[in-house]
Amino acid sequence: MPKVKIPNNTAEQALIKLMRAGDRLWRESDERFGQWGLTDNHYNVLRILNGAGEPIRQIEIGRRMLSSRANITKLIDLLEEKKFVKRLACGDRRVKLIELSETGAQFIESTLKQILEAAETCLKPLTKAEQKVLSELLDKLLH
Amino acid sequence: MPKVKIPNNTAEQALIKLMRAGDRLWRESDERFGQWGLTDNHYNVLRILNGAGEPIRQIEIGRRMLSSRANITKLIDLLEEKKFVKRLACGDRRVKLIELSETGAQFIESTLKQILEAAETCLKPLTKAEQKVLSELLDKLLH
DNA sequence: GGTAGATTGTTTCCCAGTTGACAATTCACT
DNA sequence: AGTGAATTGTCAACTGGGAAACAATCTACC
Repeated sequence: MPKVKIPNNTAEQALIKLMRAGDRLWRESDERFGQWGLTDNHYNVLRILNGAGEPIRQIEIGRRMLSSRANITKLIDLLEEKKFVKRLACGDRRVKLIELSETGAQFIESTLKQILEAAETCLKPLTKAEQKVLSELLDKLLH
Repeated sequence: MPKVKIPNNTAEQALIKLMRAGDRLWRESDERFGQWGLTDNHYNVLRILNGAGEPIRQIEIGRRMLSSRANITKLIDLLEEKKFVKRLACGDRRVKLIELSETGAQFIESTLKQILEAAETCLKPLTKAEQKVLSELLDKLLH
């Protein structure tokens, strides 16, 4: 079988591992959120809203999670159905502001402990110091 | 709007950044491979075959890239259509061994420079030393 | 004011990937 | 030998997400 000689390349190896790690973490995360009938991305929306502290427009949510307008519509549809979120009218009538509901906040609160523990478990192979280093490197990477 | 107080958590923050970085890199990579009508995952198959140096079974490819049997079938279908790859019979008649063709090897060879440069560009915000550190941390994480 | 162009959310259609069922085959155990 | 369980690849149906077209609205500029 033909075989191409591939030179060792630090950048590409780091890249592959990064993609592989990301892939695995997304899968695990989605599987975890499945128990509530949600996706990791649904939860992301909730956390973004909670972080914002005030209603924000859909397109802004999309910007913060690198997701298309169309997809945000769908994510919000489900979250609204679950009463985690409300669509509010707004001065600009093209825009709908998304508000975290009391139910949504309760969901975040009641699941937070489990979510954080899962994160700890995922990163358990690294010490706290190593996690910090990783965080900083990724900050640089995401500029 | 209700708001839940979220304690700072090193592990969760590293986790989020890791997933975000991975997500972005997959998108960029898929976009890059689009120019050849491929997905990043199609290319992964080629590289796995090239790395193996001998024909391997589909399920083994799936294991190495964390992908389902069904998906491998589809990936191979396209690669076979492009003549990058051949399905070989095998002693065990359930199994089909996948062989990298001459055309496939040529494809890897002719695109290699561009692929490696793209990797360099992606990781440009980090120095070589930092890339190594990142690599090692990810190794630990993926145990 | 009126009109051309930009923005926002939605809808429709498409694509990559998963799950589960299936057929063919092989293995284990009697 | 023969039967039940496991393995491998494939197919059909489903899911999450993206791109493009669309309608409603707003903004800029005349």
